[in-house]
Amino acid sequence: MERRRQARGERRMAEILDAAADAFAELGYEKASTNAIAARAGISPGSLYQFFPGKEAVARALADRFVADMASAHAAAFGEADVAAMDLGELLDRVVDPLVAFNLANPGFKALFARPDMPSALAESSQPIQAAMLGQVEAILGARVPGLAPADRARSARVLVRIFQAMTPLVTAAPDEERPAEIAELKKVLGGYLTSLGG
Amino acid sequence: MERRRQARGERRMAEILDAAADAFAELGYEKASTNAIAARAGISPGSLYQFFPGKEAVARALADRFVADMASAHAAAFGEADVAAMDLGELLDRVVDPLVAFNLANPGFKALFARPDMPSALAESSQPIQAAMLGQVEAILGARVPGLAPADRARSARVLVRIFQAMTPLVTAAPDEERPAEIAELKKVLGGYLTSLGG
DNA sequence: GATTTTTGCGAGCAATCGCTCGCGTTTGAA
DNA sequence: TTCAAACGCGAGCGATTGCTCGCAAAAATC
Repeated sequence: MERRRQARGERRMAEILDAAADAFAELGYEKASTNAIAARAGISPGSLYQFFPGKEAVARALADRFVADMASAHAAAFGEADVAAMDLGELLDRVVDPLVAFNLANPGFKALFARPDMPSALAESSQPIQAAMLGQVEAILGARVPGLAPADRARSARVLVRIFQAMTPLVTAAPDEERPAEIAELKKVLGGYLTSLGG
Repeated sequence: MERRRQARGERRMAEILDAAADAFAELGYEKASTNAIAARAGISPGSLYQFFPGKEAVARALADRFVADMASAHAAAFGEADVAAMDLGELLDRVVDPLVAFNLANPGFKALFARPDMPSALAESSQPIQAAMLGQVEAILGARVPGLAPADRARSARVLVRIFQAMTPLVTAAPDEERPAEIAELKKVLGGYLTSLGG
């Protein structure tokens, strides 16, 4: 059911996603109404539905855009580094710092990501993000703890992503002068767990 | 503005809290409407408002009841044990196992507790729970890592509670046969962090 | 220039939300 | 036995939700 888009329309879609990120960041997912998103984008509710069939589709498209942005940030941070041989502290820096920066630069991100108890609609919308994060973490885990059985590796990846999800609000909500300390704690938690896995 | 209650009324209030716990567990905090809570309690919406001025008050009362139940469970699990001298593994067992059991026995609990991004209304409602947990963890932390500055101790307590919040859904949602493995991971995370603190 | 498709609007729909209010019944103290 | 207070009901309030629909302007296609 693809539909022919004009350049103007593509621009509108990007504006809608920007507005949605704003609204999610400020109001949270549930309270960010489609009318509110449309108002922030400077368009009418009807126009929003020309581009997205509903709020969930907006969220999913926003999640896809976040994943794309994150993937390039991740690629830039790692380049061709050897994950297996890297010092644990350096590994954590390379993974955590860009992700924290990404969260600070995209306040709407955590509304789609940092929620242990997602409503089913939101869970489906944010699934691309979850899948992307889990994949990257599993790859790192496979390189650093080769002895780990696949089921255990999957479980440990879930744990690591969960920890990051949970602590992200703590980091982003902290005042600037305390943020480094919060980031240090996050790295302690992740590092402590990785160490106990043997990585 | 206290109001004289009959025994019948007190019973109703307990029934309403039971129904609210049910509704929170099944629908989540936001989608658990006062009408839905009243229906589950077998009463009319109007009757609910005879006992609670609103949804937030119901949540707060439920939180208070959870805190009371938890406190007695905690007391039973610790008795007069020496927290400072205890083996780390035993400490984790004594803290984690009863809390996990409590979460399994009270499915509504996590709706008021396991949410990193609480709406302000909910944050206020669940504040008693947060405060109680933080207090207990800070006490343990003070006994085991006496060298920790007060600000660092407070921060570490927040981190530990956060980790527990985040991983609780992973543990409770797991099928019975995988739950022990998830609990083990939770203990690894907490233990790894405590170790890196020097405790 | 004619036609089709895309873009745009905004009043307003049905459903749901938290909550109120009028009125009847039950209860317990006097 | 009396009577004020507590309990209970449920229709329905005003507001908000996600979303629709008829219709007009703009752009792409012919």
